[in-house]
Amino acid sequence: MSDVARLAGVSHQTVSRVLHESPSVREETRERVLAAMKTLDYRPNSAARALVTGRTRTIGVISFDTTLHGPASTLLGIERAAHEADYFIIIVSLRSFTRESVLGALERLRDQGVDGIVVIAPHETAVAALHDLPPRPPVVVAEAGPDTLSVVEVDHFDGATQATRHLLELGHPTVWHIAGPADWLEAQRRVAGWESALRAAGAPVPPPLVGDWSARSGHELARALLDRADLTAVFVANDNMALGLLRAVHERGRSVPGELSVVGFDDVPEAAYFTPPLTTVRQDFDEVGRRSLDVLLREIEHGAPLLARVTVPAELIVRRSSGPPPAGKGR
Amino acid sequence: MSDVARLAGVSHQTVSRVLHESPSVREETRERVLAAMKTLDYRPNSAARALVTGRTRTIGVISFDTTLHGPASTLLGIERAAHEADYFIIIVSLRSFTRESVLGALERLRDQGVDGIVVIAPHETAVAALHDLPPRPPVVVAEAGPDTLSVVEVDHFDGATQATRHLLELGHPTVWHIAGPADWLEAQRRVAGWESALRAAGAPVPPPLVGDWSARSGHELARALLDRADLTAVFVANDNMALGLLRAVHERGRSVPGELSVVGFDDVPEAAYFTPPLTTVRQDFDEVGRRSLDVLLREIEHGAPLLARVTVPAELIVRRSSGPPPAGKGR
DNA sequence: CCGGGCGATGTGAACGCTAACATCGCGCCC
DNA sequence: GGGCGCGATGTTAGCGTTCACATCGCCCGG
Repeated sequence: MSDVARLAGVSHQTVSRVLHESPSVREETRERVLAAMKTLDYRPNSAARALVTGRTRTIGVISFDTTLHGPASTLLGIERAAHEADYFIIIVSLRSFTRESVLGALERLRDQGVDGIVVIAPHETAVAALHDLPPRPPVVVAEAGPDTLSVVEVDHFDGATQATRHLLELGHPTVWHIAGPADWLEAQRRVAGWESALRAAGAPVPPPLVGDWSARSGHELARALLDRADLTAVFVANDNMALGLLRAVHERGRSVPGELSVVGFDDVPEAAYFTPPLTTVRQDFDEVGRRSLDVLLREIEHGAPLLARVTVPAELIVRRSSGPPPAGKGR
Repeated sequence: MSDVARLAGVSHQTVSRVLHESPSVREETRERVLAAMKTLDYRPNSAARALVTGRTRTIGVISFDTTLHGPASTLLGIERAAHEADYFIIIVSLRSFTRESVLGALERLRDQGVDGIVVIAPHETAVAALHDLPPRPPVVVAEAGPDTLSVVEVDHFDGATQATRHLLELGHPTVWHIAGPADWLEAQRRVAGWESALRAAGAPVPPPLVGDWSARSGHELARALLDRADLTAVFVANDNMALGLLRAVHERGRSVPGELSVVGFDDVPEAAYFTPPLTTVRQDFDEVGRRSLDVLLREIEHGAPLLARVTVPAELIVRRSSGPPPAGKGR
């Protein structure tokens, strides 16, 4: 910077002013400085700036498996929004949901000096670890969190309700459910939404089966489920497990939706090409990411927790895996 | 830091020494300093450290769509390895593969002061933009790059050859190919491997169809392809397009592998649950990520480009979508 | 004609750390 | 017993910014 100043015949402060587009620099000097910067290929040193301002223009994102469609899409939404706001994203991925793991990630990010943190870890233990955090830096939670922090989440309850109601309206006497892991908050919400829709319709509530989100687990659970004679409709807590279920149904030589209706959750890009194309509930992960960053940026500016609660709607996408129950099995 | 020094009754330099585990600090003083740090909840300021050392312990990763299985897995591999080496990952995602976009990302990261960069952008234009970069910071390219930089990639050619040979050995007279976009390097390599296997076997080389990696495009291209009477085997350049193809085949009421054999590429976690379970070529993305970081770290330490070429093997995973051709159609 | 005010610029310090060198005892060897 | 070397610690400077304040013309109004 001092080199630039010397070359332009001004003080370092004036160079700084030009950098910040301060209005109180004469046009002529401004151009002289700009020219000097160019010929010297000057680049401001972000570390020096961070040192004095206390801001790094950096946001930390803590996420579990970024290979999963949901977190990956949310992350992308955050990144895009951050880019636009001229922030960088530092990503830390969790290997497990233990309290230590989550707190450790938070600590690391904090030590690195991020201006704010988004946590994508919709898990009981992880969320529990988020109570009583120090006020700085601000933390926003995407996809379910504690009520001590700002939370941006999809309306899982409503999504599950829509899915269940859709099946009920097609005439199914009831709807079975393959749920996500019990300690995942979104899995819990979906169970609750499903159950509520069932009760509202006066339909019996069968015991939910519990999977681990993988196609494999959907496949395995389906095998037990398919033995039941009264089974006509299943709401599966995500598309991957639904795929496993579809596979199992096919192996039994049963038809979807002729003999069994299936509805998933997520609307992964491939869902439309499953056999048959999957009726599912779309989550706008991208929007979750964008809104999360939005809230976080506002908290950074505001200097204090906003305790915002943003809910992103879920949307039922009807495709070909759901239809009326087989003759004689409706209600 | 000076607060800690004062409390411990030493100079700030001694505090720094304790921080760096310098051997020349008496055990007793070391403990005194450690205690002071603890009571003051002292945290070293990374910006200040970066300012004086010129190192940020930060690695930039430039990637295209981090929502895709490949890049996402590679990214995860990089992140894990970085974590282990005590580095942070800053991620920048590209919206397009234009030269400006790639160069802009590089520039941004450089200005931010990252110690090194990994580029995941196996695309002609993107790779072309990577020629003639400034030597600092070091850049490593994952999944195909120019020969002026270190490259870590899966052996696409060999993977495609294995897939094609597998089908040929089952007795198919030839193998059709649904390729990825022509300007993606990995798509090119797979075409080359497929063609080479065909020629080596003396089989005719049908014109490859070109998709865009999506299930949708696989579905569309399949419709044209399925009109051909002589079609018995298709090698599809990725699992998503293969899913679309499978869907199209099903819609025509044809059977896989009875009437048509299909082999994909990637081995996404769901491939085993497609209908039928997909024979495909597994890419170890995680390994690509790890090795990329490995090379990059070595370059950072070494201070100069290593021009390493790391090839990660591809592995054919035989499942149920491939079998012998229908009677009378073999060779 | 002079003081006030304002626009344009400069000066010095501070941010929190590390690197290089300086200092100070103390034991050891000849 | 005096110098040497070494282990333990302190001192000083500097990394590249920004911030707060100082300075300096110059125009304007009374």
